[in-house]
Amino acid sequence: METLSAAELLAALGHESRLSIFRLLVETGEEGINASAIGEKLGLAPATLSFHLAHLSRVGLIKGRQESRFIYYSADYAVMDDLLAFLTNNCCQGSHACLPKTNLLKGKP
Amino acid sequence: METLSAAELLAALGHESRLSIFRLLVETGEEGINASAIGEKLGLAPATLSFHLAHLSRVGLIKGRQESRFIYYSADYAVMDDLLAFLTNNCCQGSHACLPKTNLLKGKP
DNA sequence: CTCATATTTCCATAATACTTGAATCATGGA
DNA sequence: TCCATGATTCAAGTATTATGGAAATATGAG
Repeated sequence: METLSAAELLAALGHESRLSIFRLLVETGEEGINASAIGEKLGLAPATLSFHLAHLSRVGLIKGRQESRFIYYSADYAVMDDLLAFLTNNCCQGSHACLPKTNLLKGKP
Repeated sequence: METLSAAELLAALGHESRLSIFRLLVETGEEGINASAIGEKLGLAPATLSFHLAHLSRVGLIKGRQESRFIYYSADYAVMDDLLAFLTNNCCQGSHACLPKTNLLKGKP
């Protein structure tokens, strides 16, 4: 991932509502959750919600699956993978431990 | 770290110039690099640079150390630690592997 | 002290992002 | 078909953020 899109991803998650949306989708899992349900849970007006969902979709962090009249949104982890890899590889200095405590194991098992 | 400040951190890094500044400081290491040198490397006007340095300082991602007439800025990894931990713990679903490929080792060695 | 340099602050402007009511589109049920 | 519902788009207002010239502050050199 190049720096350019990394900043875009970070900006996409750098908003209270969008971060909440993404976390909710992560909690919800594969099946997803439809737009108005998200709006109810997070207290967002339909138009506002659509705006943020479009933003998150545009950068690839979430995806929507239409089913009947509903659109079920779910998190797309591939992009988050890339973002975490980018942050780990480019925003931490060599030996410095920027990794979460539960994943500090190094060396061959 | 609570969600609120996580969004603030992500927003702080979610700008091309600030992300470039932070990466430069990570590359530079402990000794740091003074403001005007950053400005030269990244092509930022003094006032603009100060604006972004203040933003990054405010959220705790960088710190400045005055020495003579210069202020040497360096990355403060503690906050990035927290951010990565937050993203790993809250923005990835249970068993799903959102962790960078080089740190997937699990279980006792 | 005076000057030069490093950095920030002030200020005005420009640009971008956010919000939301109303209108529109889409889908399925009666 | 007609209607109700889910969701998006449009348009317009508000708010926030970004930019950079000019002035101010700070520090050290001569």
